[in-house]
Amino acid sequence: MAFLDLSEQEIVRRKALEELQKRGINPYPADRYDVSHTSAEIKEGYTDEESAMKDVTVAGRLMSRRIMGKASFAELQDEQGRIQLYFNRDEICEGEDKSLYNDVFKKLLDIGDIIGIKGNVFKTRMGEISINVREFVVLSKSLRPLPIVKEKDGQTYDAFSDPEQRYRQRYLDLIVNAPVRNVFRKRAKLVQSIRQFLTDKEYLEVETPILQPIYGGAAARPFKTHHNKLDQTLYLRIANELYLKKLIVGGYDGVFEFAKDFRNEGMSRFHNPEFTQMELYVAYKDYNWMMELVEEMVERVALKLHGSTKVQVGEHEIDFKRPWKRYTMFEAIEHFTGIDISKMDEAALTETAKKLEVEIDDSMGKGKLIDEIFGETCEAKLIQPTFITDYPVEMSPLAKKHRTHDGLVERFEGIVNGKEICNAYSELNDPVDQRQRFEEQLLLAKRGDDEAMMLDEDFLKAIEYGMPPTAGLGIGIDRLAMIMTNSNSIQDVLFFPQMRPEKKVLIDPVELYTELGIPAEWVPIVQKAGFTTVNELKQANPNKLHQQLCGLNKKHKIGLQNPTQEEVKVWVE
RNA sequence: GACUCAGUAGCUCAGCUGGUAGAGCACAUCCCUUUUAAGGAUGGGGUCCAGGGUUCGAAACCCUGCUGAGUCACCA
Repeated sequence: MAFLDLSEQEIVRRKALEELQKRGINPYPADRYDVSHTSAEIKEGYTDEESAMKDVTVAGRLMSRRIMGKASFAELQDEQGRIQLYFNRDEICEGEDKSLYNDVFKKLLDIGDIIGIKGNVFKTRMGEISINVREFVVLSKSLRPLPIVKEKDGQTYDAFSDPEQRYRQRYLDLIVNAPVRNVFRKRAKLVQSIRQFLTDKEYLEVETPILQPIYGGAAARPFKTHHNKLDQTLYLRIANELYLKKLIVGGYDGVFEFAKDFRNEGMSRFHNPEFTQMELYVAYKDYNWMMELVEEMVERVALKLHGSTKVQVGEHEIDFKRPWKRYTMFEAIEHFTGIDISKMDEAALTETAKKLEVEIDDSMGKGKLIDEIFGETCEAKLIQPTFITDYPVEMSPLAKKHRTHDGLVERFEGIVNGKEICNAYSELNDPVDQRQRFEEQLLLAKRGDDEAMMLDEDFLKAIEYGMPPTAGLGIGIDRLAMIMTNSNSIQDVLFFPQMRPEKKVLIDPVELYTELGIPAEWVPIVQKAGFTTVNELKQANPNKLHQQLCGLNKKHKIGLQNPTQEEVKVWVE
């Protein structure tokens, strides 16, 4: 009866589960199950010598079966990969009773079940290293059928490819799509190698607040929440920059944090509402120094992940070998458009933007115009790793003014494959200038810029005590992971990317139906007929409903006594 | 937010000009003791995303909505 909303295959599996229990086999045993080898260790370690691997224990998920009467092959998948199993009826069942093979293995196990096996390793006639199973145990019965993906000669057939299901049910993606498991291993390795690189330099890994009373450190709209006890508005951080600088004020020479940041903005294949940045601040350094650090660090990541500085990304081969190309923003624009805008005033910039067909509006100041021209004409063309330096001051309220050029700041971005992967400054440590910059942001906010930065009095107080000259960096871990794993979308490097909730069908509780006089055993059938709420039921045509119910009763062989038309009529009214 | 494309069995997909649902894998029953996208025989399985409309008749055509993807916009 509860089976009504299950597919045929799910019903079969639930019946198998019951049958296992009837035979005294616990489908979800509590005991530990220690393995002696992983699939990979067996494949690597096996030699043809007789003595080798007589007795191995392996656990994993059953991924395929080829049953040939009294013998069968199956594939077991553990974290490392797959290993072929050989089940021989008479070896598994030594006596007269063959039910362990004929019933338990052949009928009650399914693809997707997690089992443990003991046996000895051998090589088949076809030359595949396999395990001859002597004993097997059920470790976890699977009640839903897995997508079936087949492969031959590197060709994949019937790949589980629907992006929506892959992201919503990432575990399925990980089970059946082996390359996906590798993407996330690479991501972990990427983080690990950056952490190692920075820790070797004796910088301190720190944690700073995610819930912040004032959001700052970037230009973005925040998520807003509320602390009940304090009765206070809090924001999920959009960056952790200001907190890390307070730690530099506090006397640490180098601090970094792998930070989940949150931005309440549109989603795209480059943007997820929550994403990871690594921010690093080092005292007594400047942005030139930081460029060299980034080069070295990212080059090392490429070497760690690929054993080469060259990484294939889409149609491009990207080479992270140091040193990277460097352009000032003006040079880059001149390089790609042939126009030198470095001496232009606002009017000339506006005209140039129009000539280059860059979309602009009247609210844009000089800095924004330059930024727009750069974004439209250069960014996408920068495929090989490139540093763009010296940004307009208006766009960078936390960066130190350029040591020689008026109107610019000491800032750089690293651009790879047409996208920014990092952003860094010689950090502004002049508290008077910083206050002024915040005040300019306030003016922007008043004009309606909802991403202008808030004035953070607490942060100003800190740097008024004196912050050493400091180089700061934010590097987008997700974007770097995309490049390093040749992924086209940020969703492919996040285990659980943000998705709209699936629409839930409203289902009324059984009591609401029984109150109408409907026997409890009929409620699932009424719901199966499409009337999942009593309100919907009240709209129903009683004669039609009666027919539907009798039909379902017969079709699913439920074996209830059909209600009369009169009875159904009463239910609906 | 705008536009384009898509949603059919557990999975991957067909389904023509509107005539009432198909394949492969998976599943079930049977055969098969070294197979490997195992094979052979037989069979079951569907809210054709949802709701409206047009029509004698809609999976298909039209409208609205939902979900996803892509492009653009916004945004680092």
